[in-house]
Amino acid sequence: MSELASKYNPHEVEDKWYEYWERHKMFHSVPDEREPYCIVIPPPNVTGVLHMGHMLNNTIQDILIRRARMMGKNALWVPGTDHAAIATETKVIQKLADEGIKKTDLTREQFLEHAWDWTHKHGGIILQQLRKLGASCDWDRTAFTMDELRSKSVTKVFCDLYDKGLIYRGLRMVNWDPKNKTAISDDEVNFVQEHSKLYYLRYYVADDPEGRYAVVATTRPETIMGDTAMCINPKDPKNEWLKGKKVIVPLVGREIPVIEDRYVEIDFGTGCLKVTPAHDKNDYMLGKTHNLETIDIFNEDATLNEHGGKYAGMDRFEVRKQIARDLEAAGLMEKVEDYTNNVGYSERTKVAIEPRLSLQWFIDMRHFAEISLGPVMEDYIRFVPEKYKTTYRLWLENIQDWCISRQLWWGHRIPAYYYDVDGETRIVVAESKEAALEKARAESGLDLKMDDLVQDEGALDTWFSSWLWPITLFNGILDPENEELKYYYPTATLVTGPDIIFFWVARMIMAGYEYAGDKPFSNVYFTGIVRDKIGRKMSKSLGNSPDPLELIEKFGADGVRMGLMLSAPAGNDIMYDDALVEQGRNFANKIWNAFRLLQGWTVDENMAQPESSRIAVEWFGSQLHKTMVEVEDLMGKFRISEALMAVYKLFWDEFSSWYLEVIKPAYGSPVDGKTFAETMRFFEILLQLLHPFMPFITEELWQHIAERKDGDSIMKTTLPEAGTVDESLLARFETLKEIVTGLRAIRKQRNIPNKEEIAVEVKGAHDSGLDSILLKMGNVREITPVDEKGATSVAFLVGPVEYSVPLADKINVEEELAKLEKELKRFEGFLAGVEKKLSNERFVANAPEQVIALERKKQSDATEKIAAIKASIAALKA
RNA sequence: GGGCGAUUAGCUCAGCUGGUUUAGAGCGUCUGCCUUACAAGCAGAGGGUCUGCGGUUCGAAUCCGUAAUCGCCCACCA
Repeated sequence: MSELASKYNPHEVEDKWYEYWERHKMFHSVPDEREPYCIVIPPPNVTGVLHMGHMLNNTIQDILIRRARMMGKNALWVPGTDHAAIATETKVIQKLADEGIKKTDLTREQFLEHAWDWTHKHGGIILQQLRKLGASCDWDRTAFTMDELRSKSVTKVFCDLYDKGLIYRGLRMVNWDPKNKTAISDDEVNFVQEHSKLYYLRYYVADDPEGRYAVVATTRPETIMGDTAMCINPKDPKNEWLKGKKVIVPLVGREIPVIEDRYVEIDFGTGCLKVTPAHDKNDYMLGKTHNLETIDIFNEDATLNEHGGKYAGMDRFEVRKQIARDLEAAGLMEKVEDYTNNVGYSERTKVAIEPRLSLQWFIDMRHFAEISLGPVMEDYIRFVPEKYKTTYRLWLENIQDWCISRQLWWGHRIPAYYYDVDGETRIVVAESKEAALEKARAESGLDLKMDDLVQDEGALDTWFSSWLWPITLFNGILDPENEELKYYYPTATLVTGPDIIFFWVARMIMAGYEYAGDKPFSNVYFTGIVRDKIGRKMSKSLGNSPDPLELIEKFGADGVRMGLMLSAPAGNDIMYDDALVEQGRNFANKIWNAFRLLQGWTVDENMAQPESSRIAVEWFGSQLHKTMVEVEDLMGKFRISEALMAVYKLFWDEFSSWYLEVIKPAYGSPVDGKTFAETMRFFEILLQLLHPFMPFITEELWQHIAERKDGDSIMKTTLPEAGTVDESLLARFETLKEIVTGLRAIRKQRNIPNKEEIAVEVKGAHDSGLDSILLKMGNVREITPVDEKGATSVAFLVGPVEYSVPLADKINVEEELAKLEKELKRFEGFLAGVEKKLSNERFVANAPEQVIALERKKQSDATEKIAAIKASIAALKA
């Protein structure tokens, strides 16, 4: 074999193996007799690019999938993308604007053509990027939330829910996004605290001979044109005089009534509230109970309409400034104060939302809330971390109807059709226009034509297709009885961020029960947010987000995966730091070099196995099995970073630093066949354990350690069952390590070169069974039992046993004494604590026997140690 | 305003139903080493009165109460 570089170079292997896995369809799954393990990807936006959040999320999914695969399960990870209605439409509009094209100049068909072009051009880039990360998705199953199958399913579900009476159309105050001119759901609104102004306006009382006026505090003076009442609290004495009066809207001059409602806070502002039913949720409610007129003063883009009078055509924020000046000039402004309030912004377009009254489609959520709460609370669907159960429950208990219509073109068009009968609009909902026509004819008894039907212009909320994702990926809506659905559904685990627990997770659970009769997944693993190392969210504007592909380029995919996982406990945010990824890269290098060591050895099949190697093999076997059990346990609890750390330490500390050092033959000497075979077996299992975390380097090395055929892969191997663990041997070896470490410390302090052999004297019950290893690891000439250590020896304690190295003249008595005194003090303090406990009658009476026995053991051990230290001190002083 | 979570070594975190030789890990720090697998390394060392205060208990990082600080979610008083 050719000489291997001393540094691992990921570039040479990563693309090669990914291509190999894909070529051999190793990620492909079809139903068979094995137990399935399925994950559906949270579909990223079709035109999106990979960011650190995706990296974390998909690394976790890949780890779970690869591990399941190696546990003998039929693992399937289904990839796909989301059409992301608003996000994509916004991008397309922006792109068209850059080309000088306005959306309003295009027909729906023309616009959609542009949108599809854009989708085809940018779509799937992110899926290519996932390959770089090593994601083992079954690409043959790649889906899109707006492909034919998914679209038909969405339409069918809409019709079904409409028929069940769970979908309705109604006039409601919705959150209006004036940029994209669409309604959005409550969940898509983010409130941001802002420094604004509170304007105090004068509303003169109509027909009042004394010219009195009321003062109203508002943050939105631009909406006065829509005022249709002023409201006071009936119990407010200071505004008592206004009862039954009419007041005049400033500048506008219109008379409006003073109404009374306990909704108004007496202590806020002046206790007078202007009521604008068309432009505020609470005002709308007041308008309804008091039968007020509703005056909508805004256009769809939040400029003022004809009701705006002289301000018509101006933007709402411009009007606010102008109207403030005009009020001031007209002497109608009492005062202006600084004020901090919360303003709702559209999550997608970042413009202030405008409450707007409009006809929208809704889902009645009460039914869905009922069917989806229990399974989570009873852990039939397990949330990790568990705290999100509460979040979930509270949301369901206060659930609002879901506004599912959007005034967009990019999306699933609402399958509702309108036709007129005697000037009255009727609605028919059906899966196709043909079916709608038939229905309409039947319902109306009229001989309607195709052209008499007009389809709703709106599209559906993106989540209306995503909530079906685990079902539609297996065609479970159109063909509910199919084998794939029965086999893969419910899926095993969903990995996603807590930010979409309501948008997506909750709704998938609802749809799952409604349309597949069972939960969509058994576990939900909520990842944290990837932050920079000082805790800030990663964002484009801050420029603190590294480009994932550059990271992979620099550190290798394995290194990046490992770096992310090292610090990612479930549900906790992760503080990303290049240092972590460097650690990952370094680990890959460590594995690489361990392999270089092994492949450099010559093997002598006739050579007898040294005693030290025999013990080391036995010990490491136990250590390996113990870690395998631990990893299994941790993975079951989704404590992935801890599982990785366990394997990391197993490889680096136990295998490399101890095991390999023990069995390593002297330079130029061969290794015996038996030890070599065992070692290669260990190495292979280590690679298998590591593979889910670091797929590339483990494949590369696995291919090297034996003859492999085309099509073989570590991916296809099954992780062996953990064997027995000899705890007593593990404990004895730990003691041995302490002795070796003690000797190394003495070498360091006394400047004794590692090459120089030393003699060791032992006082006490030394376990000589592992001496062969002790001699080798400590470079010890001989181990001699003694009754007392020599006066010029330097000693240390391991448990109650004293080890000493005779140093003749190399000893500094002063230093030695100081060290011993310090040690003595420590143990005396310790003993005092133990004895205090033991002399406490209540402790002895109440504590369990085991605990007392342990304390007694501590007592005797400490006493022995103290005696040994005192003897040493005495010897030194003599 | 309502709720949830956190506070343990310089940093990031374990520490599960109180008792595991007077609190552990990884990284970083310090010291010494280019020892033919690896300086992306090896060896060794130092580092914490477990946020404060009270309580329960024979015994508290662990349970209870309280305060402070930080973070998140929900609500949205003009």
